[in-house]
Amino acid sequence: MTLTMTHLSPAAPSPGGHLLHPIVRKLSAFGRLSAEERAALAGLGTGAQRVEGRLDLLAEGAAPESAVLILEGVACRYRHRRSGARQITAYLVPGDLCDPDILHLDRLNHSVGTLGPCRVARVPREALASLNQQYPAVARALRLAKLAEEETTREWVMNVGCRSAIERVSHLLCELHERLRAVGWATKAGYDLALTQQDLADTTGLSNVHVNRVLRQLRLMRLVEMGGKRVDILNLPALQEIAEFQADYLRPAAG
Amino acid sequence: MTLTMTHLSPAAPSPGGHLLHPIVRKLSAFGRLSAEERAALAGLGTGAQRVEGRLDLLAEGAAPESAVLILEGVACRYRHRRSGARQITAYLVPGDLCDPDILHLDRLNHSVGTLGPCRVARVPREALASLNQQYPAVARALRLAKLAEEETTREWVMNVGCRSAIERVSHLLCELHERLRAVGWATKAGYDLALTQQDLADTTGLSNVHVNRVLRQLRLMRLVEMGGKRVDILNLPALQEIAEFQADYLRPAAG
DNA sequence: TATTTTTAGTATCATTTGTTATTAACAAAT
DNA sequence: ATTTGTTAATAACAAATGATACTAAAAATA
Repeated sequence: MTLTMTHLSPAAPSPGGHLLHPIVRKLSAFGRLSAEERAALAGLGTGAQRVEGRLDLLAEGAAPESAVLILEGVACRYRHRRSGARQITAYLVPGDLCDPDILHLDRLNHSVGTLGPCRVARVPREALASLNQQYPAVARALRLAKLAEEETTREWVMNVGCRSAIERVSHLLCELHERLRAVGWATKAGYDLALTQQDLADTTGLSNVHVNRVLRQLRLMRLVEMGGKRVDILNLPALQEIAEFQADYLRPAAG
Repeated sequence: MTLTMTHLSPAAPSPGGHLLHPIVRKLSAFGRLSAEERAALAGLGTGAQRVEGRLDLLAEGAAPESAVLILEGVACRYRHRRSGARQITAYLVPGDLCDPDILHLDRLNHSVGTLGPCRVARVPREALASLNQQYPAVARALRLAKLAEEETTREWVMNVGCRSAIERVSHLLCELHERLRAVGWATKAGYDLALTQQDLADTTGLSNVHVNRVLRQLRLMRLVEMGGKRVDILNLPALQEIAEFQADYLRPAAG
């Protein structure tokens, strides 16, 4: 238990970061929320449970019964090819709600699983519906969050479609840094994350061996060090420069 | 003018296909619509205009003023890297509405442009809003269409992330075939589409030269022939087999 | 602590894919 | 009809990445 806690706690999150529910923190970035709205959102986190790493939260083929709210830790969407190859299509960080919309479906065609240990809450369809009805500001923020998610998927198409290996890996590490920082789970210096090189490979469309080569290069360039369950960012500007990382897509500006 | 018409008319679309507005046809696949609802949807197409090929409908950086409904022809979303490389992140076929949601934004971070000549209608924010309010069945169908679009983007991440060159190109051609067929713009035998090899390359994350190699191979295998502005599907089952193409993601099953 | 299992690191070699250049075919424009 | 630009086809070569195999290091488990 203590061990698990250690894994989950970032080295030094921004002060007060964990007092605020991550979804409140995330959605506040998309528009001011009243105290009542914040309370209602925070209520989604009641009944949260700890889940160990490498476990499925939603399984391909099943009919989703509830959305999943990530409170701590990182999960991902993924699918397997017949060959067994896995492709990760998204990461879910604290504050992310997965999947409000897919609740309309009979059958998921991808799975969602934890990477490291997580704390997650199941959010029933009805809770979401009433939240959307009662609090237009929350509904609006959720819509913008959704837009950000879509932009992110498109950014991933860019990433695997037209960036080199080192650019892809750098871009991914920048994105995770930015997203975790937004909810208090990363500092300027880096973040705790149980990502294996195989995970990175399955995300970036590279082989595990080549990811290893890229990481060695990033280490030698003194940009990033990934060891154990930790990502240390040594030179963020340079890393972002390599990746051509522009954080706009993570925070769509509302009109 | 006659020439343009020729380019736009498919060889032999399914009978009556063009009498129905493509968006009605498309959304009907997601749920039964009343005559009134169909009429309201068809109304979105009034004021449609012809647009030539290789023209932007929405430009990166601009604030979108209206959504765009594609009635004929094919358009795409794309972005450029600093290097000039272009990545296409989605295709838009007749019946596709682009982008209802992005209307909330100040600033697009991708462009939308036509590939060949198109017929498109601008759909003002208000028209969409009232449609959604008045006709819940339409709103539901639009939601499902949106889900299909999201699944499609994820499928593209799979495509560029973990498929070989020939698999990627095959998958793309299968997807276009399926989507165009759903709205009457492709037959079993193929479809008219002004796609250059460079377009294919920008979509699949390959070089134009390699796309040419792949197309030659597909031609020699007697699976596909792409010439001029035409895609001829010679052996659909074999093509789908190569691509591991499963059309489910294009039509999410509602619960 | 000992012992499996997983993950990381590295080397070697094979393969795929990209780059550049050149020509031919085609389409558009004058 | 000529010219100009675009697209397609191909070759020759270079570079990036993948596959396999093996060892070392960590982590998880007993």
